Amino acid sequence: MPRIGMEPLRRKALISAAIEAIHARGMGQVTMGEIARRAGVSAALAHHYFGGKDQLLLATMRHLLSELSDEIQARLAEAETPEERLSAVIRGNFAAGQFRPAVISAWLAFYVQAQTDPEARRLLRVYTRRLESNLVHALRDLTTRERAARVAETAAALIDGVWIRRSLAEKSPDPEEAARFVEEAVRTALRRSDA
Amino acid sequence: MPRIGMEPLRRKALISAAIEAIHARGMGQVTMGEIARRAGVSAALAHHYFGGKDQLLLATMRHLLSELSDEIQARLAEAETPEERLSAVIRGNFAAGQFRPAVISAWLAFYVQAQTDPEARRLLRVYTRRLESNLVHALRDLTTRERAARVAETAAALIDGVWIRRSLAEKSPDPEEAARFVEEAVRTALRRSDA
Amino acid sequence: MPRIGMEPLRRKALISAAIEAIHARGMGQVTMGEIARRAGVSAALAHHYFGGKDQLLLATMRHLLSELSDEIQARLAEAETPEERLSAVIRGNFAAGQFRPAVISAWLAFYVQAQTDPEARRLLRVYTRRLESNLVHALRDLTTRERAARVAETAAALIDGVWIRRSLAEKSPDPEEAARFVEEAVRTALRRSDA
Amino acid sequence: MPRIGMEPLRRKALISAAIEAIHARGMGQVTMGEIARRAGVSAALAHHYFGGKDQLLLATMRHLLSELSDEIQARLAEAETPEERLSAVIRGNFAAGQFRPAVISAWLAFYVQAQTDPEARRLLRVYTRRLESNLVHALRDLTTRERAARVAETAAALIDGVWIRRSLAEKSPDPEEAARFVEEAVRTALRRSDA
DNA sequence: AATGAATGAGTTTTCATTCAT
DNA sequence: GATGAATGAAAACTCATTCAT
Repeated sequence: MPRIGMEPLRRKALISAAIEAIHARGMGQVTMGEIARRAGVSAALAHHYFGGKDQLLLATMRHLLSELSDEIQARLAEAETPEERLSAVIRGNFAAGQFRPAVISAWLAFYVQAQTDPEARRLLRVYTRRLESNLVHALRDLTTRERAARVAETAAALIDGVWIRRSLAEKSPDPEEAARFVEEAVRTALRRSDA
Repeated sequence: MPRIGMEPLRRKALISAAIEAIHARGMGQVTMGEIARRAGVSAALAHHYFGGKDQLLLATMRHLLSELSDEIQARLAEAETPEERLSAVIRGNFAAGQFRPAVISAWLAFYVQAQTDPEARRLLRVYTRRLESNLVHALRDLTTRERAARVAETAAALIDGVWIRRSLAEKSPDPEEAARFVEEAVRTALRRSDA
Repeated sequence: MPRIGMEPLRRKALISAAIEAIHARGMGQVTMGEIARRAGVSAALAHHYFGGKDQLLLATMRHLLSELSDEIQARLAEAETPEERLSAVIRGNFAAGQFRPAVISAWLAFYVQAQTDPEARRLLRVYTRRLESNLVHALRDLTTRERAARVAETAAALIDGVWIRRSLAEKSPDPEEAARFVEEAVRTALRRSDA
Repeated sequence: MPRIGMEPLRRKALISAAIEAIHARGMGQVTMGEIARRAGVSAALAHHYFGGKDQLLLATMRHLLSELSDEIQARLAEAETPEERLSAVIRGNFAAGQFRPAVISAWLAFYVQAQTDPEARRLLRVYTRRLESNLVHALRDLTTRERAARVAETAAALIDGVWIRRSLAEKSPDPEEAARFVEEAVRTALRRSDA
C-alpha cells in the first residue's frame, strides 16, 4: 500500500505510537514491532525511517520537547504582565497535551536515558536551560536580579517535583490543580523574597 | 567452591552490582549476565538466589527504599526540636549514600518502572507516603494543621524536583548544598504560610 | 524522467555496478540496493530489468565470460603462427580489462557460485571448454596430438593458478608480467615434451 | 542437555558442519542456523562459542589451514631425498582430507573472502608463504637458487590451478591423479631448468 | 552451593521484492 | 519507464532461564 508523500504522516504516527507504547509497556520493554503495530506499519518501515530503536526514541523526545516549547511560547505570546509571564511558563509545563500519563511515562524514561545517553542528555539540557531562562526572564521584573535566579530554581524544582509526584499518585493527574499548586508555591516564595 | 554463610554476602553483592549496572547500562539494557559478572558470580547463581531478573530488580529497589528509610530514621532519632525533625527528613533524602550518581540512576529507573509495574508502584507509594507522613509530623508543631499538609506537599515536591534537577546537572551533585537549598525554600514557605 | 533507448545503457551500468559491488562488499554481502545505488538507479528498476538478484548476477557473469571470449578472439584473429596463437590465448586471459581487482573478485565469486549453482556451473564449463579447445588447437601444430592435450591442461592450470595467486598478492597485479610468466612456463613444458 | 567439557567437541562439530554447509548451500547462503542444525546444537550456542558468523567462518579456515599444514609436515618428516620433499609438499596439498568437494568449496569461498576481509587475507598469506617456502626449500638441492624460486612459483601456480580446475570438473576429483599430474609437470619444469 | 553448558523465545535488523503513482 | 513507499520473510543476535554435574 505505498502512497506518495506519506513519510511525514508515518513519522508522526510512529512517534505517537512510541509514546503510547512506552506508556503501556514501559521503556525497557517496548519493541519496534509493538510501536510499528500501533502505528499500523511494519517494523521494517519504522527502521527505514528512523534507523533503529534508539533513534526513534530520541526523535520522540525531540517531538515532545518541541511541543512543550510551543505550549510555553504560545502562552508567553499572550502574556502582558510579569505575573502573566510567570503563569504562562508554569501552565505551559502542565498543558493538557503534556500532562498526560503517557507523556509523563515518556518523560521519565527520557530522564533515565539521559543518565547514560549523551544525546539524550544534551536534549534534556536544552529543555532545562530554556525553562530556567524563561523563568528568570519572567521573574526579573518581580524581584531583585539575585533573588530571581534563586526563585527560578525553586520554581523549576517545583514544576519537576509536582510533575513526577502527581504522575505517581493514585488519581489521574489534574493539570489545572497541579499548575495552581505550583503557581501559589512560587508566589509564596516570591512574596517572601521581597521582604 | 561454595562456602557456608556466603548467601547473604552474595545477595548484597548482587544488589550493589545491580545498582551499578543500571547506572552504567541503563535500566533497559541491564542483563542478568552483566549484574552477575559485576558481582563476580555466575548468572545462574543470581537466578538461583532471586528467582529471576524482575525479582532481583525489585529486591534492589526494596534495598534502596530501606536504606533511605534508615538514613531518615537515624536523623530523626537524634532530632529534638520540630525544626530539627524537618531538617532530618530533608537531609535524610540527600544523604551521601543516596545522592550518588549510580543510586540516582537506579531511583529514576524505578520511577519509570513504577509507571507500568504494579509491584514497583506499590513499593514507591510506600516511600511517598512515609515521606509525607514524616514531613507532616515534623510540620505539625510549626504551623496549623491545614497548612502543614500543603507545606508538606511543597516540601516533598521540592525534594524530588531538586533531586532530579541536581542529578542531571553538569557538575557532580553536592548533597550538602542541595539539602540547604531545599531547607531554605521550605522555611520560606513555612514563614509565609504563618502570616 | 524515463528516456527512450535508456534500457541498454542502464543494463550495462548495472552490470558494471554489480562487478564493483562484488569487489567492494564481497559476493555474500552484495545487495540489490548497493548495486542499484552505484548504477544511479532505484533498486526497483534493477529488479525490473533483470527480474531479480540471481539473474542480475548471472547476467554479470555472462558479461564477463563474453568479454573474456572477445579478448581472446580478437588476439587469435591477428595471430598467424602456432606460437602466436598460443600466446594469444594466454595473453587474452590476462588482458587489461580482465585482470583488474574488481573483475578478479567477480570471477572468484563466480567460481564459488559454480560450486553450488547449476546455471553458474554450466556457464563456467563453457569457459573452461573453450579455453581448452583454444589451447589444444594452438598446440596441435607444436607437438604430438597426445602431448597437446597434456600441455593444454598444464597451460590451463597455470593460467588459473597464476591468475589467482597474482590477484591475491600484496602488490597490484601486473598483467604483462603474469602473461610472460605463463608463456615461458608453457614453452618450457612444450620443449620438454618434444624430447 | 548440558554436559561438562563439551566445548572443544562442539567447536569441532561446528567447524565440520560449517564446511559441509558451505559446500551444500554456498558461502553466501549459509546461515548460522543451518550450520548449528547440522552440528546438532542451537544457533545460540554457535553464537556463544564463535561470536558471530564471520568469526565462525574464519575459525573454519584456520582449522583447514592447520590441517593442511599438518598433512604437509607429516609427509615432509618422512621424506629423505629432495625429490621426496618436493613430492611431500605437492601430495600434502592433494591429501585425501583436503581434496574433497566440501573442502574445496570452503577454500574457494575463503579466496573470495580474502578479497575484502583483512583477517582472511592475512591467513591466506600465511598459507601462501608457507607453501612457497616449503617448495623453495625442497627445490634448493635440485637446481640453482635462482631457478628454484621460479620453479617454486610454477609449482605453486600448478597446485592452485589444478586444484581449482579439478574441483569444477564433471567427475569427482581424484587426488592421486591430480598429485601425479602436478608432480610430472613440476619435474618437467625442473629438468628443463637444469639445461 | 555453584557453575558451565545449552537453549527457546523473542528482538533487531536487513533485503529482495512488490505496488501505487 | 521509473521510483518512492512498503512489507514479508528470514537472518543474526541476545538473554533469561534451565539443567547436568
